[in-house]
Amino acid sequence: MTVKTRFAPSPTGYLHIGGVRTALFSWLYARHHGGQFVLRIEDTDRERSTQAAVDAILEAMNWLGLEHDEGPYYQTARMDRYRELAAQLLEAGSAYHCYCSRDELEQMRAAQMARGENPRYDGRCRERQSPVPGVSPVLRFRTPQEGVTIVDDLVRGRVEFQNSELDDLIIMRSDGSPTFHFGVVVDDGDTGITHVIRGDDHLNNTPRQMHLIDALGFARPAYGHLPMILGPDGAKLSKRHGAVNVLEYRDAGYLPDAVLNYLARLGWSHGDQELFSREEMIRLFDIAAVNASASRFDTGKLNWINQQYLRSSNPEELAPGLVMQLERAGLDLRNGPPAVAVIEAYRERATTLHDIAGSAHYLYAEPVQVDISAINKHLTATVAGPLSLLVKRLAEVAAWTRADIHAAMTAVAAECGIGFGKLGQPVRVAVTGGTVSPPIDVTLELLGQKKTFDRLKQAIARLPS
RNA sequence: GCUCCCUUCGUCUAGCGGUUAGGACGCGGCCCUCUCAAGGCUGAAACACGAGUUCGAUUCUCGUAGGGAGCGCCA
Repeated sequence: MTVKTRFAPSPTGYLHIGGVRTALFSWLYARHHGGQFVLRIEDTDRERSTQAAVDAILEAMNWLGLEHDEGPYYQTARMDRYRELAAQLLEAGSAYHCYCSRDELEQMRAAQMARGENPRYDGRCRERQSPVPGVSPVLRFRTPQEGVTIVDDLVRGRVEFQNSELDDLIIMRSDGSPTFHFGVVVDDGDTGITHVIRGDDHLNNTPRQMHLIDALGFARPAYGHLPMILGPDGAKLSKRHGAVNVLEYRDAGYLPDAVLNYLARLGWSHGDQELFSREEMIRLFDIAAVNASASRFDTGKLNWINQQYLRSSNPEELAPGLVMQLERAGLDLRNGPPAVAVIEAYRERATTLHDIAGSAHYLYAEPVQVDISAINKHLTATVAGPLSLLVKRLAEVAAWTRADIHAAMTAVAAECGIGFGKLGQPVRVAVTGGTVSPPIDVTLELLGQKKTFDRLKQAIARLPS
C-alpha cells in the first residue's frame, strides 16, 4: 500500500506556525515512506475563506519547500460530490433530516449541561416520518449508539470511545453545503488518504468520522494526532506571543530549513541529535517517536538553530535573502560589498539575515547610530599618532586584502609601542561607529579602501586635542 | 459539567524495571581573543503527588492534583 497523507488548512487567515508543524509531520511521514502528500484547501466556510489566505498558504508552503504531489484540491469545487454521497446516505437510512431549530438545540444543550450530562443531540428527529412545513432541514448522520470505537493512534496508542457518548452529527447544512466532518471524510476517501496526521484537537472527532467512513464504504485511514504547540507561557500559541504567521519568520530573516528543523524537534527526537538536514529528517522521521505531550515554542532555541544553518549554508544560496533584507532596510547594494562577502564575514555572529543586514548598515551608508560612549572611550587624543600612521601605511599596501591590512596594522601597533587592541578598537569605532564588527582586517577589507580612508581621516580630524 | 488526552532540569528532549537520570537551548565560571561572536572546558538545574505490582520503580497499574482539547448548521 502506498502511503498518502494530506494537509488540509482552511483559508481563513495566514498559515499558523502550529499548522506548519502539522504539515511538516504529515509531509515527513509521506516522504519517509516514499508516499504521496496531498494539499487540500478546506474552504466550505465561504464567509471566512479568502483568496488572500489561499495565496498566503501556498506561498508559505512553497517557501518552506513542503511540496505536494497532488492538489491543491478545493472543497468548494466538489459540492456536487458531497450532495451525491449525502443523498446516498439518506437513501440507505444512514442519515436523516432534522428540523430542529437552533434555539431548540441550544435549549437542549443547556438543559443537559445543567443535569451534568455531556451535551449532545438527543436524536429527537431520528424517527420523524414527515417534514416540518416551511423548515429546510439539515442532514444528520445516524451514529451507532452502542458499543465502543477504538482509535489505534500512531502517536497516542489505543484510545477507546463509548459510542453512547457520541451523537448524530450534522453532515449537510440547511443550505445544502457540507459540514467539516463530512467534507473531510469524503475528500479523504475519494483521494485515498491512508494516514491522517493532524492536530490532537481532532482526536475527539475521530470516532464519529470513523463511523461516517464506514457508512460511506471507504477504507478507514490510520490516524496520528499531534500535540499542540503552546506559547512560552504554556497558553495556546497566539499573536500576543509574537509571530505566529510563518511568513513573518521569513521576513524576519529565518531560513526555511532552520524553521523546519526547529519545528521537527518540537515533539519529535532522534536520540541526542539536534540538527537534521531535510534528507536526514525524511530518513529518520518516525511517527512512533513523536511525543504525546504539548510543547512550548521557544524562540531562543529557534535562534540557535537558525544560526547553525546560517553558519553551515552555502553563502551563495543565502545571498538573495540578505539582498532582500538590505533593500528593505533602504540600503543601496551598489554602495558596498557583494552580499556574499557580507554573509561570510557576519554569519558566525548573527542569528538571522535580518541581523546581518542591520549590522552591515555601515558598509552601505554612513554610520547612523554612532555609539557616543564608544567614541569618547576609544577615540582619544592618544590615538591621533597611531591612526595617522595607519592611514599612511594603509595607503602603501600592495593589495586591499585582509592579510595586507592585518600586516600593516601589526606594524603600526609595534611601531607605536601599543598592543593590537589599542589600535584595532579605535579603528573599529572610527569606521563603523560602534564597538562590534568582524575582525578589523576583515571589516576594513569589506568597507573598501576609499571609505576606510575617508572615515579614518574624519575621525582623526574630530579627535580631542 | 461530561468525554478524551497530557505530566523528566526554566525550555526542547533521551530513558522503554536496576543509570553517578544523558544531551541540547538558555544561564554562571574559566580558557582563547583586536570587539562581538564562534570554539574548548566547566558549574547550577528535573523524574507533579499518593497508593499498588515487584527483590527493585522515572519506567507498569490505579487514584489525586495541575494543564489541554472536544462537546456549533466553525474548521
